[in-house]
Amino acid sequence: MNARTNEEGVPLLYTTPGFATDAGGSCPIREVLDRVGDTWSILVILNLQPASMRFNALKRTIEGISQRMLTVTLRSLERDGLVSRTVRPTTPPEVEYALTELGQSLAVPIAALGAWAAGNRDNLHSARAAFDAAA
Amino acid sequence: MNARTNEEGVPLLYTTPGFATDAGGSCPIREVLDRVGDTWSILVILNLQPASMRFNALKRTIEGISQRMLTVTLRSLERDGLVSRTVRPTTPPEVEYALTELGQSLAVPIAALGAWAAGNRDNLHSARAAFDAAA
DNA sequence: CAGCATCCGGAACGATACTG
DNA sequence: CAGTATCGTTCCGGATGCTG
Repeated sequence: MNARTNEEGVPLLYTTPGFATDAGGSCPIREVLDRVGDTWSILVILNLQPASMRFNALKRTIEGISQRMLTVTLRSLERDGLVSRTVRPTTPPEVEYALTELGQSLAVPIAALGAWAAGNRDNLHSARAAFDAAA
Repeated sequence: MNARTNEEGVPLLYTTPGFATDAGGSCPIREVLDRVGDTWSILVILNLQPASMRFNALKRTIEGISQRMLTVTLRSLERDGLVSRTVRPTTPPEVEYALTELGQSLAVPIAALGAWAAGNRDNLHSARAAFDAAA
């Protein structure tokens, strides 16, 4: 079971027993997923893809997100260079969030995933129904 | 992840009017992420993409995963029709896991995400270092 | 408007022990 | 080999209240 390569020589090796930490030497997939694989990051990225947005606009768009989680998610994305944060010192303050170039590049595969999701959710539903019926 | 599922595991639907949604108003992205966005699902899918695998082979490949989580993750993927489970009643028993066609189709965008991860983790690291240095 | 601080309930997850 | 069962902990994430 060692077919652990793909076309780009992407190392599919998972060499981190210290799963909880992202200290050096861990699986890149795992690393990125730990950062971006949470509930809200992908939705934020997708919503920022067409245009930059301010905090509350974002909050209104992503229904179900709490203020706290939006803040936390945006900080995390900003920290990783995926989102930029621009403050205009007006009163009241205006804070604009936008995807960086890195964020835009990530939005491409994310959007592909989104397209799959939109196109296959019926399949997921019926598969689940069948499985639950069998069980 | 974790997200508002009732006891039947049916995800409550959120609408994200910000980007492409269908008539139903539910967010397909959110739905798929709730199923596949957990820590291990994507790694399992990626590892099953080149070839089917048996339980312990999978466990050895995905370092850091506990037996429990591998079981739970595989059940979840099987339930959603992404992974098939084949038991050969030998002694000791052999259980082979493989991606279904649906799983293979999902593996495509997932692999794209993985490629991005592998190609950009240095960017993430340096961005994070810069952010932390500034803070 | 755009946050941050605090509390805290529950889900997620790891460790361990046991089974067919 | 391929699980199941149980326990204990961690920590995600919502709710609430306060700031500039």
